Amino acid sequence: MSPRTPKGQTRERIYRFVRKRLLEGLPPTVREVRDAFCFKAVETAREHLEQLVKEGRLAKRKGKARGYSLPGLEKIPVVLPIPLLGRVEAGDPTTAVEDIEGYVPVQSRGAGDLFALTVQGESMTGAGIMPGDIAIVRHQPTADSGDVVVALLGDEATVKRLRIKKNRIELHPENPEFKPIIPDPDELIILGKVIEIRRYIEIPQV
Amino acid sequence: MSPRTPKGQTRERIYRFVRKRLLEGLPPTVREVRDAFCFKAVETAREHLEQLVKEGRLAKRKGKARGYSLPGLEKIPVVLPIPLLGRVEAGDPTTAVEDIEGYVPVQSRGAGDLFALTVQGESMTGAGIMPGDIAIVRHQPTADSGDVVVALLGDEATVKRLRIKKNRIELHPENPEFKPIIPDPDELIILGKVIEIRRYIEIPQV
DNA sequence: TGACATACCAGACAAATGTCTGGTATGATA
DNA sequence: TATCATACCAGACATTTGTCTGGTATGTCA
Repeated sequence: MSPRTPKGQTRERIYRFVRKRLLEGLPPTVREVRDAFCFKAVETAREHLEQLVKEGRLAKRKGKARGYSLPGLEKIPVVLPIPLLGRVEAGDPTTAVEDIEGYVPVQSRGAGDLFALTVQGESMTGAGIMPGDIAIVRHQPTADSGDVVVALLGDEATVKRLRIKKNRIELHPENPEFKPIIPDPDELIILGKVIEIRRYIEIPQV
Repeated sequence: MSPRTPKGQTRERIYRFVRKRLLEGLPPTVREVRDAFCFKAVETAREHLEQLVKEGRLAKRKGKARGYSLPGLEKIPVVLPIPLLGRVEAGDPTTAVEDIEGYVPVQSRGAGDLFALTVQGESMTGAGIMPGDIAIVRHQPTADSGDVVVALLGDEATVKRLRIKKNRIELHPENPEFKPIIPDPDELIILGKVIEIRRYIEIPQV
């Protein structure tokens, strides 16, 4: 028999082990816990796990393989990685697979294709959208007046506020130094609506 | 036998199902896939899964329960839910468990305690931080001059830019209508550094 | 001291799950 | 038309995994 450890100490380490595995997306089996802690008996691991469930620190699906989970985590919506596009070209932006610069985790709202792009220029600083910010965009061909949209003007993607007037469509910057753009309706392509803005102030690693 | 679906169509849906489950943290079993798609035979589900593995769209651990996974998911950093605090009180903000309004998924940077709070007021609009924005904060007792910090002034938490001068510390708003605050050093508590700003434009998160 | 809880172990059983073998029906293609 | 691949099914079998029963040793506490 292995030397006994102080009271709740091993349990704490087991909790952290399980939690780590769960966040990595691979719930451990009882036997994997046994091995990770060099127990000789499966039951030893299971007792610890059941105790953690009793304490409310873990949840479980009885009888199911890899059935332990984090309680309360189910309240958190699904997080999906969406592509951060480097260059947005004409046509369907989601097809420009070549130019994926990375992935941004976004809470899925069940709503359509999402993509992300880095804001360039200072034309929207009045709306709190600064150069370098990451815009989360839902891909859609139209939008309502007042929405902040990503539009394609010629070869360039730009972030502006959409204003639909009686006989024309306007793209409004929010910065007194810039003037509204009144594009030829035939040339205007709306790529999508900006639904979220992010600014990473301290560079994330990777 | 169920009516046959066009060529790769069901497979595509299965891929998305498995992907969703994996991102939720609970890899599905072969039988769960069978049930989700109303197949009569386990083997039907398994054939699709194995095909997806052959195509390189899924990875698997042979013979293991819930053994399918996303290849290349290692590249995506772990996403941790961090608490969105409604009210920040004196002392350790992370201990104010009562006031958790929700959770925000954030890419783990391995670095310390994170929490989130909703920005109030217009004092930082010049830095692109608008009222209603969500600030992701790393809990730390000090910060460098120039950092945007969350500081506790009396009972209220405020977001400002920190300026460390020769003989005093200043909290600078970034809005010409507000004046810098020069707090009594003994009364100033820095709760942490703002490392990310988010603005949910369309749907408020849960 | 005795009663009790904790930490651990051994081995068996049962349920969940992965894998296999052999089949049918349908569409595409040479 | 014959051939082949695909999509599906039925049932059995093997492995993984959860669960149980009963046990030993050590510490705590009345």
